Amino acid sequence: MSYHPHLGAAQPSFLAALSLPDVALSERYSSSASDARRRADLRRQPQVAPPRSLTSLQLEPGPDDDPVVTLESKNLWDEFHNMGTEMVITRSGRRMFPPFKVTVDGLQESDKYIMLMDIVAVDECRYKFHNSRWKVAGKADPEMPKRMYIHPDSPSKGEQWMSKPVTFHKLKLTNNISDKHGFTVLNSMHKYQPRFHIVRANDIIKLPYSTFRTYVFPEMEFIAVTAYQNEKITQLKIDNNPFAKGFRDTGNGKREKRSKQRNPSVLHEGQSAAEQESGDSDDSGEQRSTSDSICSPLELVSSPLMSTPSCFDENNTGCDSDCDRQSEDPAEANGSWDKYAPAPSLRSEELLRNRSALSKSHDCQEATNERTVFRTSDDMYSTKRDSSIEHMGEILSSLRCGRHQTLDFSGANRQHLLKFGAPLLFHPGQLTVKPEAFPTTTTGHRFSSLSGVDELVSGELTLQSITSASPFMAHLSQHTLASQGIPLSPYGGYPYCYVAAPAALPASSATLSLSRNHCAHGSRPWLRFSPYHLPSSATSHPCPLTEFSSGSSHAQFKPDSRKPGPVCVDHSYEKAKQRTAPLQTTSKASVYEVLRGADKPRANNLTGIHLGSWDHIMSWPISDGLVKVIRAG
Amino acid sequence: MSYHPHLGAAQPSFLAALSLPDVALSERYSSSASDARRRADLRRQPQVAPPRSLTSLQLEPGPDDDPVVTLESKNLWDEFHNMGTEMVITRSGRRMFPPFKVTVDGLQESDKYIMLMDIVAVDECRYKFHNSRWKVAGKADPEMPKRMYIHPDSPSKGEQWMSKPVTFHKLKLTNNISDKHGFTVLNSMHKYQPRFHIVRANDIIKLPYSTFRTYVFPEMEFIAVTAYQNEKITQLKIDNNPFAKGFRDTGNGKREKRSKQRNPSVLHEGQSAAEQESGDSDDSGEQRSTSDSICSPLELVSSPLMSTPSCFDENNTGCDSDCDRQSEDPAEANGSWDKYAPAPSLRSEELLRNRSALSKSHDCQEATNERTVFRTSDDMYSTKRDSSIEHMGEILSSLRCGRHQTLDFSGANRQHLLKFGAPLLFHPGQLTVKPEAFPTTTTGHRFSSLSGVDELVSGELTLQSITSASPFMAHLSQHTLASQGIPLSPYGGYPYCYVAAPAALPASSATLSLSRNHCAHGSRPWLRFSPYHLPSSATSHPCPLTEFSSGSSHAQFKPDSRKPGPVCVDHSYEKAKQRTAPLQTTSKASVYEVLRGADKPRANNLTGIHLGSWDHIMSWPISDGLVKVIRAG
DNA sequence: TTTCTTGACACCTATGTGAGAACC
DNA sequence: AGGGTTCTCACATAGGTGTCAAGA
Repeated sequence: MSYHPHLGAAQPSFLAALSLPDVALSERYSSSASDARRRADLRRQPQVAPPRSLTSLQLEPGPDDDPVVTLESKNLWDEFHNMGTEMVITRSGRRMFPPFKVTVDGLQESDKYIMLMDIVAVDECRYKFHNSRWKVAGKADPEMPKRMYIHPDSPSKGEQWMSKPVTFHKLKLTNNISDKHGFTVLNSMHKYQPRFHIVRANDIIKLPYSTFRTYVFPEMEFIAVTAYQNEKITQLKIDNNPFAKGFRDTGNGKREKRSKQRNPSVLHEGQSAAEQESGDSDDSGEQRSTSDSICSPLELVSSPLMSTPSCFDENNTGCDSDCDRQSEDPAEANGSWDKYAPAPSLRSEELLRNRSALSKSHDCQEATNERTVFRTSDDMYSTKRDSSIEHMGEILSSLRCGRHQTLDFSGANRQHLLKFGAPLLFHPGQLTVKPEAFPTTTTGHRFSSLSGVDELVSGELTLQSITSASPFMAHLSQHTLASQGIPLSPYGGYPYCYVAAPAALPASSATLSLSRNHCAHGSRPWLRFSPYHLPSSATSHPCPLTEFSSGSSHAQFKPDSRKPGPVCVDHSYEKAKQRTAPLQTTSKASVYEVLRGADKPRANNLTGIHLGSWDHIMSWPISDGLVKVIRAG
Repeated sequence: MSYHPHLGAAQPSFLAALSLPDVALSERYSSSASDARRRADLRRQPQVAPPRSLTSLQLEPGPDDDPVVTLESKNLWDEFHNMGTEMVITRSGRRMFPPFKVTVDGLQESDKYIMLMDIVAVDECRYKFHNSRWKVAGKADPEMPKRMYIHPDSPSKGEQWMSKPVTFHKLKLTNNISDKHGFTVLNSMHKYQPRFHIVRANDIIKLPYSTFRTYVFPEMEFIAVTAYQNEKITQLKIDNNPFAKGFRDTGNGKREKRSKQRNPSVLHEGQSAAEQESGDSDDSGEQRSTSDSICSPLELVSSPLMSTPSCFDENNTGCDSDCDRQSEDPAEANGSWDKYAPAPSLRSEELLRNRSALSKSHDCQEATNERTVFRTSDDMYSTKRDSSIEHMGEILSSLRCGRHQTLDFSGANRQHLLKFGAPLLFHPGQLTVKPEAFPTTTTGHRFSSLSGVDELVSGELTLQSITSASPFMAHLSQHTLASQGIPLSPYGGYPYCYVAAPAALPASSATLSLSRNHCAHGSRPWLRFSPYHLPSSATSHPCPLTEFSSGSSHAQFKPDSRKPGPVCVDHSYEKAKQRTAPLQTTSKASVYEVLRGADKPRANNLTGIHLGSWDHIMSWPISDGLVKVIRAG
């Protein structure tokens, strides 16, 4: 499958593209078969326009590009998806199969790009495989710190990315919380969605300044397992993974247990071979089962939709404690996700609309000015769940309608929402250190490694809208680096920090709370938006923050009033609330967005929030397609 | 073994270091045992001072560095060397064993470096293994185009290079002339010397502008074979190479043929494992059998010594046609190279001094102004050897004494000396294309692939001194790239060219002849010296050449007379002499060096000749330690 | 009990070895 | 006939698979 945004150079607005006919929605719930596919189709609509006429930033080199991303082996992915893809996670790390491989086109040949991927939770549910079906089995476990995996070839020129498939076979999945390889840590029996990001930048250090174009292929959704649950999935893996050839039914007595001869599908051989270099071209693009047809993936500036905490089992909507009361008809059960598509009910429809809200950001314009306030406290390492989180799904769906909510984030759920561990792993040479390019006076200091004793300081998030914050918290890592024994960063350690951040930037204001470990005094953090989807008259302001110190400081950044830029940032810092780790510092920044100009609805289409300092880089995309942005009065 | 140049920051001259006491020379030939080792010791003297007080170039970023290079597994290398190392070359490419692995220290941590290696012919001889000894078996076959292998991690920061051993296991040896992988093509039954180069540069595109620091470990000398000749070498490989474990005498009946139990030496296990990433750290530095003692390798700006065409068998000195008339005493023959060390005779001494001339560049200061003229003609693809080359060794040794010689290069020997194929293979992202940095108007055009039908146009080399030119002609390649199926260059093909160039720049003048294939019209080549060892008052002139076209053009570059720079370049082009390939173009440039200032002797210490254009980069180091530079009258 | 996790294991892919036969 | 080359082969390493029994 491939998606071409079809972004005309002077296309004034893409709200039209964002508008999905309501009939599509209603159609969703009227059918019983292949509902997951339909959901995917829904999400294949382009959501936000890529950057066009940037007036001030000059972050995008060269002329505009027009990326087209095509998933390789789409047929195989579909085959898995149709019966509910499972991915094994092991302590030592396991590859994905089918491998995450895409072809990219439409880039600027001479511009450099960074390719990334991450895997975000689809919902807040824990699943179980019962009676050949996947069913919700309760609320999600505390989420692991998410990592953004940078393709080892990054940055490379567009022509190089386009010359061969972009594969991520180096990314491994694990359930080992204390993994030191930089693998992606997932929770078993939870549902996940891989995402692909394209960033036009010639240096990884510039990632925070840059726009993320995110592509989501719904057929890549999977449930992480420690052992296969669905025997059909097992067979499909065996039939297609060359490394599992030893388990194929060759007639010589082996694997007699596996009875049903599955449709062999297109064998996936010759593509999972040993790729030894940073380049990831293994199968050299032959025998691609891609389809560049109408199956367009969802291009996002963010795919946080995937983590909207709504559970997709047919009878449980809110992941309440009675998650097990689903109908258990064992007849001809095959575990297909199509089979447990939600029945057309009002409540599930609401959740689904929430889930696919990025396709329908405009359908909640009746939102009020009521506010939702998330509160956090310091005891985030409690593993008990606060009951307030039980209503998460409800809250989030209600957000769409502008209901006023106040949440007290405590215990695991707070961690779930707020923790943001971020090993920054670079390949040697990938990071060009240019101190002069950053508003910092301290360079090259060392970070402690990622340890269990971390600090998250409470912060206040004043939001008009929010989803689960965790999937937006992506950390950058490159797995291969650690496995090579290469120092994990030019600084010799894992720089990381915690961020409590709104998933989306409201129209008027939001508060970002961040806690940084081991940030050197004198190191200035910075914060920036990527308002590429603001009206063309919009201005983006890189935010020079005041000196960051263990003491408190305050700075304001106001947009140039002569320009019609909509972004205003107010940063305030407060001293670290220290717990166990010394010298821990917390920075709290309030972020305001001030709308200007005529095209206010689209002005909310911020594409990302970027926050960083010399020490660390963070960037997470947002999409008001996912999150209903409600403008304050 | 390791070598530390011990370069004081203000050391005025290193000619003192170049001076070897004559007693060392005479001592050489008075002993019978371990002569090869002594030769190595001789060559371990530092030859040329690294760049110190550069006044004009600013090619070296940051403060001075002080590289120390240590060969890993020196004990193993010695063990092989003592019985005459053989390296198997196969059509599909074969690794070296022991692997080429060094540790580097003394770099500037924050500066970027490029690490390279190449393998140059040691002499002009073909060898045969007869009666358990290696003997000269005639003149060398036509030499293959040499390639400079860029370490895949290049460029990386000094701290990264120093953090782990630098290995070159991706380099493979082959005898396949039409190899498309970028492997190093060697001639079977010929003797070779690997070299290691450190270049301080943050981009491969800057290689031609940069200084090469070359390190030669004489114990790495080897003879290329298609099948092992010396059974002891075979056993040593089996005993130490983990991949050959299957042939070890495990007592269970296998390998009963191999009788003599060799001394097992230090097993080399755990280091030849599958390294899958660009990083080359496999054995993580444990169990290094290195010795940082007095065994210092030869640090060169060039190691062309290694290819001085003198044959080192005891009875044959000049590789004449009667090469087989050596004494064949089979008594206790073990194939050790020590055993065929030259007897202390005047003639062999002369050759040896020639061979180790870089250690004794000053010992020929009685040189006259007589000139040696090499002539070339167009029929370079003849495989017959011209008799004029028979006197090569004699000529070269006589050069040291200033004898006047005129050679007609024809047939294979001309090719041997002049051919210079150069695939430029870069890892993606390794090459940062900065067109504005180069005096070219044509960028990014395509090159044809390396084919057998190539053209070398005659040129005239007016030299006061010369050695075999071929080892100086190094081409840049990165083997892994091609094996990955990655486009071989950002331009999609093999850029290459042929160069007929003097190995060293004479004091007064020399003529560079080069032939370029597929150079676009309008692409301007450039030519440059690295006169780092000129007096500190010297000036280097990047040479803006005139527009290069298929027609003839002429340009002159004169040094700024106001500056005391010694370099003057006169470039003249002439139209290509086409043979089979169309659009072939020849550029012939005359290079003059004009001495200025007071410190004339050292002014000849040019470190390298760099020639390139937008299309291609070439760089080969020179050393007047190797080549006696005789100033014209 | 039930469900999930863990680790040893056989069996693959992919590649690096020298042996030895075939070939020239 | 003999020296050198080329190819296939068995046997290594390294690591990616699911299986299965045992454990939690």
